[in-house]
Amino acid sequence: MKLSTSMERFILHWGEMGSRWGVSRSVAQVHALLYLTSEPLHADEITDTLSIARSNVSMCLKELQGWGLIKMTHVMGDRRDHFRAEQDVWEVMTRIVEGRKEREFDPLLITLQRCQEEARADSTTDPAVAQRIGAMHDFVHDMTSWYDQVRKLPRPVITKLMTMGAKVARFVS
Amino acid sequence: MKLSTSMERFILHWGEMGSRWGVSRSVAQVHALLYLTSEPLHADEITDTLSIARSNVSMCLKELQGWGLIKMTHVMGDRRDHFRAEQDVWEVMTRIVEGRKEREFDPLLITLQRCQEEARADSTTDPAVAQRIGAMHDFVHDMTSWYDQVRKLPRPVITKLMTMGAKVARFVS
DNA sequence: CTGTGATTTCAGAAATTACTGAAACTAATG
DNA sequence: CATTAGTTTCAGTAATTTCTGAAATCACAG
Repeated sequence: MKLSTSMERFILHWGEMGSRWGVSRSVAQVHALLYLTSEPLHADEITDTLSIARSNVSMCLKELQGWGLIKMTHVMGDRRDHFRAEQDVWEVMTRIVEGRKEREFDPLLITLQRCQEEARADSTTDPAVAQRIGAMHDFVHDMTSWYDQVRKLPRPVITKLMTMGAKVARFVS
Repeated sequence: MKLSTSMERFILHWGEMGSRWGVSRSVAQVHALLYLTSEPLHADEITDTLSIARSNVSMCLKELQGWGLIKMTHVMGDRRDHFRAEQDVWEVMTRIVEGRKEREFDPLLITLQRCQEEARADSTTDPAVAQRIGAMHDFVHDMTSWYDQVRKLPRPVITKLMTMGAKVARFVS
């Protein structure tokens, strides 16, 4: 497939973002390409378009499926697997955030919990240190439980809250 | 300085987090150490405690100052620079989020804007592609402007909104 | 069961990123 | 102004991560 300038720019920047967001450049590029393309693509088409190794494309597709960002489909009369990305931006972001939460914050919280218990039990640890570990734990805990509540709200409600922006403050007396 | 088990665990995990969050392991470790320690430390103490090169400690301290996470202080009768981390968890997180926003989202938004204009102007780009680039742009734009508004609210208001959790939904009819 | 096309695995290569240590620099002190 | 304690720079090295390509595996049609 031939990419237009803007598609190319989008894919390249998304690739850069990816490497800052815990997926490799090529995973993010494959995702960007599939996001921009509405028709399902098969692996060889991706290989040609992005000029990366066929095997790498396989790995990327697998990882993206793990993130729930793409799904496999089949085209009538074609034996090859085809892939199609979630097209809804909100859904895309939700899954990315959800994935990062599971991969980063859940383990962080477990470690912090453990540090906290350990610090309190251990008499050689300065209570002030235990207190600071506790403060960090509580913060992360509060953040994740806030997130867990809010993400379950119906999407229109969240959208509305967002468009209200700072105006939500008026409800806090 | 001798680290207790829980301090060590905290510092090591924070280091791992760092490498996923766009700073090197050692930057994050230095930050964790200073966060846990209330007294200002000088570079040699950090070098010994974390067993990393003196020069690397210098670089880490510089970067952390760039993030606004630590500041230099001086101890009476000691010529050496000492460093003290922000102890308030909320402040720590605010600065990290703020830094990442500037480093990642602001440039992303600029690229998306450019892609969008380019895609619309260019007749070879499928309008559906332009539409998807636009959708991504709008999403990121809405997100950042929501963030810009909310972060300016007084902290107690934000705290209150967070403890309300999903209950904010009741204000949306 | 066999042959063909598609996919996955994995060891090594390449690229990227982080770290070290020696040398250069800076500034306070006597 | 020479000495000394402290800091920074930077070129080279080490570690890590990512990518490639050949080989193995899989799965379906005939």
